[in-house]
Amino acid sequence: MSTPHQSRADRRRATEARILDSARELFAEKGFERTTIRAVATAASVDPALVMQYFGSKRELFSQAVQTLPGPLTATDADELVDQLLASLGLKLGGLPEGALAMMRSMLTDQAAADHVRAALGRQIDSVGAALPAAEDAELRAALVVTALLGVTIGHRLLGLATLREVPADHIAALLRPAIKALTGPQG
Amino acid sequence: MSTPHQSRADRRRATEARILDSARELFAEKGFERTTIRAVATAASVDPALVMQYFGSKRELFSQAVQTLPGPLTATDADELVDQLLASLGLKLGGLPEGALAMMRSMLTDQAAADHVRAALGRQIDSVGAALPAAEDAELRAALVVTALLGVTIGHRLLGLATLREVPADHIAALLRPAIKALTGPQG
DNA sequence: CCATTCACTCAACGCTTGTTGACTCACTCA
DNA sequence: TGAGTGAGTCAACAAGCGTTGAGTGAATGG
Repeated sequence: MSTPHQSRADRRRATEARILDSARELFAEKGFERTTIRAVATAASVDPALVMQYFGSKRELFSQAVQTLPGPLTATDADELVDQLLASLGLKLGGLPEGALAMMRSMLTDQAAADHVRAALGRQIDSVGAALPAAEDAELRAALVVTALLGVTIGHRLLGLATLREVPADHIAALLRPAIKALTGPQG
Repeated sequence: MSTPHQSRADRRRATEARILDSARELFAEKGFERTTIRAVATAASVDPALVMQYFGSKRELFSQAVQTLPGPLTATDADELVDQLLASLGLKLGGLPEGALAMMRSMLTDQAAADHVRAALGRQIDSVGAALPAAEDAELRAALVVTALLGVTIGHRLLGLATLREVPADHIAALLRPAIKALTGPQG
């Protein structure tokens, strides 16, 4: 009753997308290990074997369903930097995509996810450090800024702390801004 | 050749402690789900069935091996507060006990661990919020401080970011202090 | 219209897991 | 010394997992 005439290729693409959506949602909610292919298949109204046929393995399904964390930044001055940072960790403007949450959810218990997140954070630390005034501790300060924001995002989106969930993201960003500036160095 | 004469009760206590140590270590390294009773038993040079006999279930073993995160704080002024916070999340003076790391490792993928961490963080947020000057956003500011430090600890101890691992904890604490003060409010 | 392709299902495999009950044997103690 | 307790082992179960190969039936294309 919904789609009156669909070609075979269209149906194929649609089911594949349905599987990916279900996978992303379950991976974000339960993490890699606790998400079963059978559960993904059920959520997508499909046989488990089809998931294997399309994606080859659970690992490959994870890779395709999940997105990496935001990459390096392009800001050059401190104010712009803070904005980009807050946005990239989902503390402004709508939050992180579900695929990034799925990756983060698994980062403490899955080797591959940990490597991925470590690399992404490393790139972000490097670009923040490069944008900082040439202090001695530029890279360390950058790492503290990035991990501190990571912690706020975890508390907010993955742990669902009540205190943070009730507050609009812009308000959180506004409170964080002076703290980040204090972290990036006395000079500004 | 090591312990020449040990009573039955002594041996029993020793094996139980050996099992708990192995469990704590493995839970901290791999998390609840990926740690198997068989692996704990092997690491403790013991049969898996003995672990069950002593602790009843994997969940109960986890509860007994793991320690909760540090509880509420007792500081009344801002300077003391910052010190206690940094210490309680392992950023000063030797770091968190392994049992707390085990709990944190599982907090994103295990319901019970998540509940435990949420509760501990909530208590900590409350006590920080109470110690803050009576600003409107006291509780929110407290939550941001606590989760930011949580993030630094995760990056440092659970993800093992190189930039943070190479630096002494006191140095990290020194850099974080002004940022925390900026977060807790303009008035200090 | 018929042979072919291909999305999709079914049933089963091999493995690992938590968990259990029966067993062995060294130590305790009367 | 000899009965009994209790620490520790062994072998197995049932359930759940990722994964596989054979099968089905409708859309396709000549």
